Amino acid sequence: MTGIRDLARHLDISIGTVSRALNDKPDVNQDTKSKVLKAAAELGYVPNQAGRALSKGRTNVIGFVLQTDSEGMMQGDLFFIRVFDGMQSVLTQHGLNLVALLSPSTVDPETYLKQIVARRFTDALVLSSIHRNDARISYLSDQNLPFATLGRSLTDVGQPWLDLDFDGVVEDAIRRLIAKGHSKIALALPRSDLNLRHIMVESYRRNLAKSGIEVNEDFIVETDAGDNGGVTLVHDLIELQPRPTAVIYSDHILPFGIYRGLAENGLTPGQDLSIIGVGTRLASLLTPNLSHYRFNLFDLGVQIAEALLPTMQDRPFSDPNKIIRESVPYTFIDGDSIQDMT
Amino acid sequence: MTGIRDLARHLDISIGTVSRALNDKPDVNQDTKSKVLKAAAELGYVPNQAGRALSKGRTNVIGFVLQTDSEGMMQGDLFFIRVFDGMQSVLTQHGLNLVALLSPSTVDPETYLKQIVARRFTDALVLSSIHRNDARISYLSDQNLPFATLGRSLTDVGQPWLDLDFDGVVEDAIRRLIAKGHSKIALALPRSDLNLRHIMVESYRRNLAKSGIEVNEDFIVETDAGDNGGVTLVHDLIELQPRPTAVIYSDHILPFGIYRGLAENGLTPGQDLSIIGVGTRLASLLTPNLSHYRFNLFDLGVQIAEALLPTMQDRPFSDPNKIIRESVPYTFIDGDSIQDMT
DNA sequence: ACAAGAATCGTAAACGTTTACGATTTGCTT
DNA sequence: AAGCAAATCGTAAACGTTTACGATTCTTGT
Repeated sequence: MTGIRDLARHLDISIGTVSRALNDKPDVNQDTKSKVLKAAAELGYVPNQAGRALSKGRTNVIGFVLQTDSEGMMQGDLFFIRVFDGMQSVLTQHGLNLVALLSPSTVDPETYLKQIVARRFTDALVLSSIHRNDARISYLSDQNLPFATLGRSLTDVGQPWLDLDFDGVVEDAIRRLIAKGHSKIALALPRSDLNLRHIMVESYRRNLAKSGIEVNEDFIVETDAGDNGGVTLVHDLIELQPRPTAVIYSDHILPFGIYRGLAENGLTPGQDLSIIGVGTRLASLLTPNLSHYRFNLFDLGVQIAEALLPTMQDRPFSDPNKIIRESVPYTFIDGDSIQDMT
Repeated sequence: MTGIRDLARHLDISIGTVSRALNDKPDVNQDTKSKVLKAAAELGYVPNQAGRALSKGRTNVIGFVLQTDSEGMMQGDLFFIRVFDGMQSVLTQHGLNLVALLSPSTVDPETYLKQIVARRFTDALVLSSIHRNDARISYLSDQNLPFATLGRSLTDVGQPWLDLDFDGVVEDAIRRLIAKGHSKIALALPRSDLNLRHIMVESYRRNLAKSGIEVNEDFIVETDAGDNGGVTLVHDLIELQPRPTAVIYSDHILPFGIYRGLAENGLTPGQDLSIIGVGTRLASLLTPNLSHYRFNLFDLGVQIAEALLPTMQDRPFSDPNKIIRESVPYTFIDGDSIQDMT
């Protein structure tokens, strides 16, 4: 409630000096500087957000734009908190505040984004759930609002972006499966236009070809977004001719459905179908143990924030469009859901 | 980028009239009103957030304060999105914007909250993860910042609050278990000072007593926050003398660990240990089917927002401190994780 | 045609902060 | 002691919007 004028009156100095003292400007006496800081702490003065934003033209607020799919679900619901925390850990050190934004399910995500931008509500944005042709990217570029994306797109404009190395995951998974004698390897991905999906499909094709295995288009299957997507997936897989002996997945919930679907058919994970993909902490609750890749999501948040910062200081992003997909560390957790075929 | 002065110049009328037209004030001609709206749409004018906030003294921003536990986990990580969406669906109709706030793990949640409040960043707050003695409540009350809480506390000050009826869930669960012949019923709750925990414990004691069953203190067990909390829980339970035949839980991840823990000991869910509690969509992926209560979280969001709104218009909350815990609907999903003992 | 009231609009102050500019004081050099 | 630069501070404008107030025009009843 106490404003800067209260503070100035209380100290019997001018408003301008108080402001300069608080912002640690050079042309103010050290004595008064500390006196002001002391009084500010005592009176519990905190600068008013709106006043400061209007004067400086910057809000010190960064928006983390979350996206839900058509069913109101979010792929990254369990990811989100960690990434947010990582981002915030670096942003707070620069006096910036992070907020999560979620477009209402009743409103088109694009118009929601435009509202945010036009109101100048944030100094910068971080976009998630990047689509293959993501119109938001060129839009933000036109509005010259600093932003970064968690994921790349065909419409990239040189903004800093960061991707989890799902490409590498597929490559490594295929290598592991082949080493265990698998050749009939399916790829199960949720139906969507996320660029991640395309990246994984391409990696799948490329790495199978590299190993001299012909791609069976039937082995690339779309899974339902629903919770028993895994169950129906299993039903689909076991009807294929020939029947795949392994499946690579990306949705961290899916394996639970797969396990269930296998059980319903009297099959056991690993033995009758090898399963490998990217998971979260939930994965360690499956029996038999699920083989999966786990990313350091806090680190993802840290890195995207650090990539975003320079673009906010009118310094261009140091290394524009640098491919940094390998930079987020992940570990492979070797479970029993992959079986040796030999 | 276009401001209200651009708009005024373009239409050759005064700034004041433009503002009044946009805000649909009565003392402006219908013709000019529509002319202004048209031009605003064409030029893509959206009022600047900071300017408006400074002038009106209100930001039109509502903050949803999320809390993580000591491990950086959030009990409601899967809940969050739905609740957020529900809140936003009603708030947008009143021109209000919802943002999610998460205190950095490096910063004390209380000081983080004080920053938010003192900066007048939001018009109102919704608090979650309410503790038994939650200091934030009296603090917000002192700052007379409108707020509501998802959960009640001993320190309530008459703010609107809403609780999921975990009390009723425990009551119903005990009734069902007793009807199936159970009498050695355990209660497994995560270690925390959330008020929810106390409510469930009290309900547990009360309803067991009502049924003439003596409370065995050993049956109230604390679970680890970690992911294999369920596994260790099982190890704890099967060593008890006498050994409980059923367990009531609240953490939606826990059953996965319980199932695994039972499997490790050659036991099967339902048959050797009946399991019932509150779950999310994940629950339907367990085999055998998990008996659980599922809440309508979107509705929870809608209701808390509707309760918050009147307090923001200087109208006091219509029915202060009204107990509305029964108002969020939930359904019981009957699975095979409860077995008949008779 | 005239006065009174209603309708409509322009003017300017206000919100809380930052910052360019100029004024005053201080300290140093000779 | 005079002069100059550096240090320190006060003044006032500016950010973009809202709104109280007053001024002007329009309508209406006589």
